[in-house]
Amino acid sequence: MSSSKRTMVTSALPYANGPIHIGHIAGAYLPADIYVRHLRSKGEDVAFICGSDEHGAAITLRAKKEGVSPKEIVDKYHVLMQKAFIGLGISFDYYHRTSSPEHHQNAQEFFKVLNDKGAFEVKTEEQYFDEEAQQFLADRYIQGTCPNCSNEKAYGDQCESCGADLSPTELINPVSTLSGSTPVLKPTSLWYLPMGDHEDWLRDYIVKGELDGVAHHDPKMWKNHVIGQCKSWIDGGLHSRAMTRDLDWGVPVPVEGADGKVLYVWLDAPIGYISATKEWAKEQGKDWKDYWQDENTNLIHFIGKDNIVFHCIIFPILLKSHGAYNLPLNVPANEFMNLEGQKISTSRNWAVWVHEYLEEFPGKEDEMRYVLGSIMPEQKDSEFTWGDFKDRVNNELADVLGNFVNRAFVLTKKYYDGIIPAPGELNDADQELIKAMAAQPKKIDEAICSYRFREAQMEAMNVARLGNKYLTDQEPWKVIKSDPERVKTVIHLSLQCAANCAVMLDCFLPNTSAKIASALGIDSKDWSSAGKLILEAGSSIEQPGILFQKIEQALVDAQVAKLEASKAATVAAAFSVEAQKESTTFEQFSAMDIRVGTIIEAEKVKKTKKLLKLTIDTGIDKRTVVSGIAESFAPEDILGQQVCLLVNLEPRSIKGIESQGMVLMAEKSDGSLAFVAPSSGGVGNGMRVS
RNA sequence: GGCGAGGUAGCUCAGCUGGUUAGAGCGCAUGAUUCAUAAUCAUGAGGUCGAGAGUUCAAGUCUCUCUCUCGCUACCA
Repeated sequence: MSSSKRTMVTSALPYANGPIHIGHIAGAYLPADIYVRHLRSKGEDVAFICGSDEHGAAITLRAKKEGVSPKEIVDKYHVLMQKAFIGLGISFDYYHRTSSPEHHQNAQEFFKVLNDKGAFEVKTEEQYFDEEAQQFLADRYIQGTCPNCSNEKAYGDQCESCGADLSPTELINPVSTLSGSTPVLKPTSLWYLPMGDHEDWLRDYIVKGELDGVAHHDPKMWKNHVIGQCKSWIDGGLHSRAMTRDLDWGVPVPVEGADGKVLYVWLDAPIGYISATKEWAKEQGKDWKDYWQDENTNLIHFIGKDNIVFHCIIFPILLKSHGAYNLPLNVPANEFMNLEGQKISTSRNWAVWVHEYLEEFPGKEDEMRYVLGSIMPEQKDSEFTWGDFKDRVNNELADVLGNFVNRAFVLTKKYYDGIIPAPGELNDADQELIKAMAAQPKKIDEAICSYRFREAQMEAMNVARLGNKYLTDQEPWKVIKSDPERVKTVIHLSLQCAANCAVMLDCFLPNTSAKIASALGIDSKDWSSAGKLILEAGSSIEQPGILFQKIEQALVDAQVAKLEASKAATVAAAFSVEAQKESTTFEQFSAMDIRVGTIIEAEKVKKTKKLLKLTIDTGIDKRTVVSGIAESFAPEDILGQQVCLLVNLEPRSIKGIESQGMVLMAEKSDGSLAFVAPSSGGVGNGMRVS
């Protein structure tokens, strides 16, 4: 490992089609911010870079749907996201955006170098083109009939009914899901990155931490799930991936004859880190190359677990193919954070949005930082609840830290009129406190440098615990009556302890640390003072006031209610009643024979997620029906359930089982299913439904 | 389906290359205390370490089977 003191830190570029929520913060931004603030306070040279990721098909699709331009969408979210980061004190040196001209130019230059070096394979393929939407179609945007099982809703890459892997050209009667028109085949060129050629060195890089036979990093410093995921990919064989797309929104491919093509967002986005660094360096009068190309600079990517493959495999391939760049020293990816028992979801509006939090909890930025810092999903998925938020703020921040600082300041004011008293001779208890404080910086520093931020924050909070214990043990409010001289030492050291809280908590709670530091007249951003006696006797201090207000239970209830309400509203808004189908005739309807039946056996079809094999007593016979309801019902729960059944549907073989009929189900807005069955008793098997 | 990561006290989580009575914070109980935001300090009660089998003198820690959760699954960012 390098002993350099220069570090390049990036946080995942957030995709500009939605606001930032607390899961994003806990995953990729807060840990990076803590890390960076800590390095800065140690006086190290560090660049902290991020920006909005503004390209890709998802944004163009959304723009089309909302009838606005892609630019309007990304402009809106770029501003919203940037404000959210600033509000929570995420201290990027530069927050850029990939739609900027500087980035376009930089990404094109990068692509050209790779292209000139022969890093890509150019292939011409026939691809489906939607003439109405005037664009080539990704596999998922094509639906058609599966050649295997005749399912009419198979996608271009896979049939979800029979599980067959497909390519779009295999579909019968392909239809564009964008416009509903029939796409036509047109030849197009694609620049592929032949990732398979890179497997050998990548394996050494990931597993042994070696690059070109030389030690690059200690793989033990990488997280288990990161290495596991990468090994899984490499061992499974890396396949070529197209690095260009036929779209009109993105960075144009800078090669002649590539009109109408843009760079794949996952090629374009990580280069955004470099573009942003260039802009920052230009403003600062620095050389950006020092941060990306000097081999003594450490490159660290903070991301969520969904981005592992891109930062550990694809981007390193690009960087190494280019030749001039460093590869990541570590990619400390976090897992996911859940919210009140459910996955955070932008589309279901199940999230705590940072911009809303900042409005509703003004001045409580550190509270959220602390709570998220306590429950960051470092090793496994974690869980945020508002009740826990309240508990941690009230019982830890307010009671332990806030109250300790308040005790020390109030006592100083009461006994010494706000002047720091000079200490007398130190006894054993004093020495112990000093020793204990001196031991903390090393623990915190080691934890942060090993990406164990929860532990680091806990150790920093322990400084306040030391102070509480010291005060309680020394009882200055009693000693003042018998030995006033002794109290000077006790108060002096208590204030020293408060000063140390400010220094050691600075990277976690920057606002709070600044308040304490300013009241004491010190600089909380100087790590070299951590663990030492910082204050000088004789100087006067100000009262910082109450650092943390308690959170009321009513606020917790209100937030939970708000979540439920916004989710319900979103689900309701997302549910649109389908238009009525074309008229049918009575004869056609009469041709369908629908009967009441009872499920008498049910078992899961092996190797499937959705299918249950049901045996149904139809009154006519006992027959087998395969039904895709396993995600909504457990087999044992539906025995004896009455159902309506289309009995004269042509039998069809599903997963090798002949299904003789179809159970009628209603689909709810959340995708779960409900049986359609007689609502009153006395309806027996075999009775007709008409 | 395949692969990867998880399933440890009421809650949120630590437990490195297997080794004395499995840890922390919060919550809970009891006691002490009042300078302080009814705050603090001390002590204590809580765990068949997802289930089962195996290797070993010894397993939360290794192997196998099963089960639950999350992620990835190759032009859906």
